[in-house]
Amino acid sequence: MQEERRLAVLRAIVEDYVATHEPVGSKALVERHNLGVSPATIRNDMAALEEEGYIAQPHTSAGRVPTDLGYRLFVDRLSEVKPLTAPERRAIERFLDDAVDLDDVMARTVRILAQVTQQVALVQYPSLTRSTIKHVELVPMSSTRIMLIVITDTARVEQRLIECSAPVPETLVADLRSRLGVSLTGKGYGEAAGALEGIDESFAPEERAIVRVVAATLLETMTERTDERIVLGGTAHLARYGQAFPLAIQPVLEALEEQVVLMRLLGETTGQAGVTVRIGHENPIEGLASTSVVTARYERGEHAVASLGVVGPTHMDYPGTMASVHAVARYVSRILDEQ
Amino acid sequence: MQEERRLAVLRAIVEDYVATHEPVGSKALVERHNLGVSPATIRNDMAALEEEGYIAQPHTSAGRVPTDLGYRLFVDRLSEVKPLTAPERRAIERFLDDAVDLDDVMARTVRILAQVTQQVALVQYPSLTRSTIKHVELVPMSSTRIMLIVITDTARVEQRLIECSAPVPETLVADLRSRLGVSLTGKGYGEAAGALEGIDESFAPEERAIVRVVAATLLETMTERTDERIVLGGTAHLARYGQAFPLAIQPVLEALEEQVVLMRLLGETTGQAGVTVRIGHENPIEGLASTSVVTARYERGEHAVASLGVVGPTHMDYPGTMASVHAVARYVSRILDEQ
DNA sequence: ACTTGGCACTCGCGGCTCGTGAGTGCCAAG
DNA sequence: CTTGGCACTCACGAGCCGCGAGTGCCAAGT
Repeated sequence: MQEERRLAVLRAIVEDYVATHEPVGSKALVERHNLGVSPATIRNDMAALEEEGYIAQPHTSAGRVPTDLGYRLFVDRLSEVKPLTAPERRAIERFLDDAVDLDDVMARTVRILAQVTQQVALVQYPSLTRSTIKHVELVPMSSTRIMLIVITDTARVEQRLIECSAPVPETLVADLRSRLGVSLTGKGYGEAAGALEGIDESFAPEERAIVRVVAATLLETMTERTDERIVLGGTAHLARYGQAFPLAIQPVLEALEEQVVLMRLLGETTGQAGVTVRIGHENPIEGLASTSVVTARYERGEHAVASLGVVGPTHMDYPGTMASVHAVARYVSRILDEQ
Repeated sequence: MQEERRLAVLRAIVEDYVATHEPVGSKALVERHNLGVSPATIRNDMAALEEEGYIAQPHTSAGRVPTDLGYRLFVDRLSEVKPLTAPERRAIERFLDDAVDLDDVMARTVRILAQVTQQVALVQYPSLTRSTIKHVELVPMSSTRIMLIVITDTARVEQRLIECSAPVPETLVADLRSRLGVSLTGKGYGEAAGALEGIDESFAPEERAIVRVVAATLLETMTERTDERIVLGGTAHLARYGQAFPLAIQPVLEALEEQVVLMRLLGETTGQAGVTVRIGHENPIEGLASTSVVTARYERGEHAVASLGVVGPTHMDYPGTMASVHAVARYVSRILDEQ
């Protein structure tokens, strides 16, 4: 009984604090929520909750504020799903449906996500390593430069300029282009490595160096830096919490400028279908210790291809944010399926 | 004489204010700069400068602060070029030289520019309308979808997904591809429109609809939204001025999220070779009224292709910033020439 | 015609005190 | 286990004040 009420108290504290951004006291609590007991009782519960580490008081004789642990419990056990309103759903749907290509889908996604959640939004491009190759193209830019272009089933287009030490004959480019097309089209990343294995041996010795460079670039394209494409938006929302709050925006902005950091934020989304929430210190990046990250995977067909999410202050509206992130991820999946 | 000294006083005020970010008084001025006159004299000059609108005092009995007009005069007539240090030049050069493709050049440019100037950096992709077409590629994605890819001499790669109402036969795609290749390769934007004129007439009647869609998409690709590609970086520097300063960062961040706004900022760079500075209210975007924008064009060969620049508080180090922006623009031009 | 020292005046800022009130912890009674 | 009562704590804001940087003006000097 008393255990149950304690959780209700915690929930009430989180809700009130998220709404007002001010420490909440026992009296205000009984007034706003009909808990059916007196402030004194609540005080006892609060003392217990504080003992357990779920809430804390900024200073003696102030109300209580949820700790990271408190938010965690709230998210895990206390929050109820807060479905989006119909107009919100429609707005998301319409906005995303107008996208003309993948870049546009990503740009629009980050925009709508930031707008709906009123927070900083992150959207990761579909991972190349989880896509299959649709087309490979080689275009000579000059006698010693070749542009390599890879198109995937997720409509992603990767380009890479290759610098060769010696002039490359047109015929070799054409030859290589068709060879690559045949052996790579329809292959996933894992298979690509195998398909390229030893491809240089079927060329004349003097051509092999070039072939090898192209093959290496191709593989490289599909791994390192390309998976790092993440779009960012809504940073202005950070400033809304203005000064005052323990959320110093400078370190956050700095962290968000590092692709590597963004990768870690989105990359560690757990495999499970739902929405992942990392609260305050739970997330691995220093400088984001007073922020929470809410992420979800999106898919093409049945394969998870990448993640998206938002970054906000720990005192965010978790149910609402989680619902929004989830919804947007689902719509993006749908858009990708259509293409 | 006195006119000359007045300008010296204005210069001193600007320099001191930029350095300390605090209103500067007559006494401090004579101490730091050897003007050879007494504070009282300086006060007279200051009164005159204030009368003319070059400086202002935040409140009675405070030092003076330069106005936008004051900065303007400083930039136009008083500032001396402050060349970059050798290590700075080397750092820029090395960092940019490592770029592997156009995306990388742009990303690295924005990064180094933000780092060197300690401000928000903007870099515009080479304008398509000022580039020439190197290659056109059509790739069937499904029976009714075609991916259109355009590669320019500036190594820019544009993609566009085309949705057709009816299935498109492979042969038509191949045919169209080669036709487009022949008629567009080497053409600039202005010529492209002419070259595509009436291209549909040489196809079978039932194919013309598709051909027309592709041609239209191609032209569209080279105009509207594609010119809008602008990379942004260093927003964390905004937070450095922290609260306190008249620079409220929220409106600035908001403005910087709008591609259209960024376009206007960079787009109105004057045609002249040097560096353009727009100070405070001079720049057309509300919300950026207390910021200055320093931009420069960069080139490929002899043609200006796009602009880059930085956004910072009006009390920035103009000589240093202008030198950095100029230098980076020149290095980018050089990199593009090499490709 | 400028420059300069003197001088009175202004006024933002930081430090100080102090009252208020929200909020707590504890306790004894229900 | 709950509840009303009660004493206690402390952050916060208002009000006050003295300091000092900085100004404008003026009369004397060059």
